[in-house]
Amino acid sequence: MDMDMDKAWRPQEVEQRMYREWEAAGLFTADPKSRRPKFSVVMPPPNVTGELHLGHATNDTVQDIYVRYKRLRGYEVLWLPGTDHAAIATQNVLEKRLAAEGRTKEQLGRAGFEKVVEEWYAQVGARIVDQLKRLGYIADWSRLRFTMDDAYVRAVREAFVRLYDDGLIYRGPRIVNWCPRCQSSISDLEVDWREHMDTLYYIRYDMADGDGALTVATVRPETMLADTGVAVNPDDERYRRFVGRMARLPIVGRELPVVADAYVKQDFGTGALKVTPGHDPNDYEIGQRHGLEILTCIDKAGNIVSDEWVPDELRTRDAPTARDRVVEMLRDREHLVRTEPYAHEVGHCDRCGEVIEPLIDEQWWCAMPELRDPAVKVVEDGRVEFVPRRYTKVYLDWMAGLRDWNVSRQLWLGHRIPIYYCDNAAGHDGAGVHAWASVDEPEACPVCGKVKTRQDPDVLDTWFSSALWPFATMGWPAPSEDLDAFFPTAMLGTAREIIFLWVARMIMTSLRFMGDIPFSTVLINAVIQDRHGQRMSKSKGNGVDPLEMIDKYGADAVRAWAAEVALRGQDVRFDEAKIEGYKNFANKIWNASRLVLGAAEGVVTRPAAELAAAGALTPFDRWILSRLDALIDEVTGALDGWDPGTAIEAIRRFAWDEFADWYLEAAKPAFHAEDAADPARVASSSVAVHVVRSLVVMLNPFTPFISEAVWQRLDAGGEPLIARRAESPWPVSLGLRDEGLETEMTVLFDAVKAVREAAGGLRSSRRQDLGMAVRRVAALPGQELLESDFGRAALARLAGVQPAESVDAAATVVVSGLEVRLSAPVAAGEGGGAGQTDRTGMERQLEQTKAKIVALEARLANDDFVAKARPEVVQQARDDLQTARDRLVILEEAFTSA
RNA sequence: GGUCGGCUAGCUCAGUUGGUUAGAGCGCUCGGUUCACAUCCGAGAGGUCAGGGGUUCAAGUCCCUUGCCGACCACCA
Repeated sequence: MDMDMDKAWRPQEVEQRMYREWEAAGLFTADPKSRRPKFSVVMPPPNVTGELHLGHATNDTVQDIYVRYKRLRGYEVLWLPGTDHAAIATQNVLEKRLAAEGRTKEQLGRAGFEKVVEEWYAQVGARIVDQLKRLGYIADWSRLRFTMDDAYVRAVREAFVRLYDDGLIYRGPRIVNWCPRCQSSISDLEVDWREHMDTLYYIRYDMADGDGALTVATVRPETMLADTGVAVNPDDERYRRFVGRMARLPIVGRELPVVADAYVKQDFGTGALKVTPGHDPNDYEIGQRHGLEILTCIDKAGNIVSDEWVPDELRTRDAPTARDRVVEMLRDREHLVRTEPYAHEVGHCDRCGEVIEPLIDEQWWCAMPELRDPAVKVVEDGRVEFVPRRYTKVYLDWMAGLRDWNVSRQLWLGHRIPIYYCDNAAGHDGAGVHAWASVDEPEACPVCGKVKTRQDPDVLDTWFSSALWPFATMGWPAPSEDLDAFFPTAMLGTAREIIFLWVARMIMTSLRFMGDIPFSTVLINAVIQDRHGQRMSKSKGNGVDPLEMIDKYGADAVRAWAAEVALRGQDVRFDEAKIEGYKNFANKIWNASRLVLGAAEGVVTRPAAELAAAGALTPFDRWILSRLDALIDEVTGALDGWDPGTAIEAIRRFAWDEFADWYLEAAKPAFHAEDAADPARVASSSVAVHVVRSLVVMLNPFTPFISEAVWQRLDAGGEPLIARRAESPWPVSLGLRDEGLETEMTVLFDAVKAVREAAGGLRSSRRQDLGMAVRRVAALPGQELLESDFGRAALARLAGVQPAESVDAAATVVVSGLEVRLSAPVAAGEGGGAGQTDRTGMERQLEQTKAKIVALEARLANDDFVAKARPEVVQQARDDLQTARDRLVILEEAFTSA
């Protein structure tokens, strides 16, 4: 064994070297030909817009934990990594960078911009991969994918063409969310709603026949230029006489029909609504219902354009705004009735923050019902499960209200839409134009044979390509070994804000193209917030770089923290102290291992089960093996139940509180036996090695570096734990669980603590002079061990006092029906003696015991309790009362005699 | 507006089907130079479980309600 172990575990010096060794040994590469059961995960591709933050780290760590766990349990594992081109987001980032240099993408031109993009992808993509490696992830880098890889681009085209040919993708004019800055449409999901304080304007529309007038309320008076109707509620008595007549639009003079539509709320504003189908989604729908004309008065730059009224090209948002001009004109003509302040939500582009202009535009749409229905069913049927469970409802509710998906974007960056037109006519899919979808670059028009063709200028929504991630990364649409072996995947770890943008769409496309679910479990990670409860984000500048934490505490510590918090189901405030705690824990493991390895040096260890069967073990040995069995069950159960937080906490508690603090302390005399063949040394070091071995295997998914470092020293073969493929190294319960023994040991430990406390006022050198005698005063369960010679000796040693047959009590403690007496110190004096500290301790014991008796007596005096509670609960209360009374008797006796 | 989540020790959080005296880590106080570890060891203080009401022999846990905080969804101009 390698005894060259520093006193402290220094992750910074070791982790990167270890990782490079694993990678060089090709340990992460999945084998589709393997006969082992398969476990596969696709890594959510991070956007290539910047570095990763702690949110990614927690999410990906959970995946690595499961990938490692399954691998240790004998599965052939594929964890497929990759990155996403993130069309609109990346284009925004790059445009901002260019702007900072005083340049624009237009100056560079398409080709020049593309070069900038490629450099960016190469540079940032590499940095992201480096971060992932620093975290110790055993992703299969040989299969690294990027959504702009040639093969992936082809898969995206294939998917589009199939949907188009099946009639699910169509082009048409509809009202869209237009971002005037990005110069692109965006989907409903990419609209970020923010509260604005605006003004609500009340405007009088006179009736065309001169008989009366309607007053409408609006926050966007400038859109009145494109009004094509006025709507009122059909049940509204006030306006009944106006319905079917014509109103006259102020300023412009156009006549507008007054229609009755249930959408209109009678109690909002005046109960009359100006209808602008060209610039408001709701008005658009009202217009559709009543056959209203659609007019446009705002162009794609956000400027007012109107046939009737053309102010000098004015952006609607800049001062003096078109809105102000319109209001001014209304006021001049005495059509402005009044104004009032008004708070409401306004849509912004979630990438650049610009206010969204709803307007009518030709776009590509993906019809949802046919894709949605099967995707609803697999979740309802439980074939796809969300963890935490409550997200099932979130998913289903959203799916129920799905509208067609706008999949086209007017960007420079992204997957070009694989639609081609022959040159017979201009325009899109209109009359006389041949349009078709094609995976390959077409040589000629399939209809008329014209050779000259051109491709649609639009690109696809980023999420259209991400939607194919689970299978397009494995080679789809071509058949592949990977698809056969690793699809569908087992689980998806992701963030809750992309359940709709991404998760739902993967389920839909997967069912459509693969005929199967993409994954069976969706793990929704907690959102990582800063100390003040603000979500970490790049724009807020409150993000924490995982590398900074790794540099300070090591990747193991960051990972263990992530495991603890990621799947709690609750958002977490970042608490650096927790990471530091796990760094200390890694050090604890390191040092416990040093002790155990030192003890086992030169010892021919034997299997723990064999020693147990041979009766060669002390109660301490049997106790820790019993606890280990319990731990294995707990950790395995927690991991299988998607609760890594419970698993890592259980390991930590066992390793620190039970194994290190009690077992190793108790085993030290055996460890220190000179003779390597000493039976006690052989037994205890065999048990300790067994425990350490089990621990580091269970720790491997969480803290792989410290785990492998210790494993190397346990296993001279030098093969990394994760490379163990012949048999599963995951520990199994030895069947040595003995809860009776655990109870007895608890009594012993309580006694040790009590004696330590009673002798607490003494310096340790004095404590060694104290004599200690144990006397039985009542028979209670669990005290047998403590009464035995072994128990007395163990108690004396762990408490640091001398065993004796009997002593004159200077201090007495009571534990489970046993009275433990401590003699007066040889020279009681300065600093107080045992008697002094004992009194306060005993007073506290007395108080607590009396309180407990009172409470239990009251409980048992309640007839309802005795009659209605479950019998075992009542019996328990009776037992407890008896115990407390026995204890009180002893305590009072000791107290008066002390 | 709708839906969902949260409110437990100074801080960050656990708390399974209701059942002894509600836990952990960090922080705090006191005490520790023994050969695994001061990144440590031992002991301790600290909570009317957001407020109110109800169900029950018994409520942090179940129900109602109020108040904050947060997330998501949403077509009220």
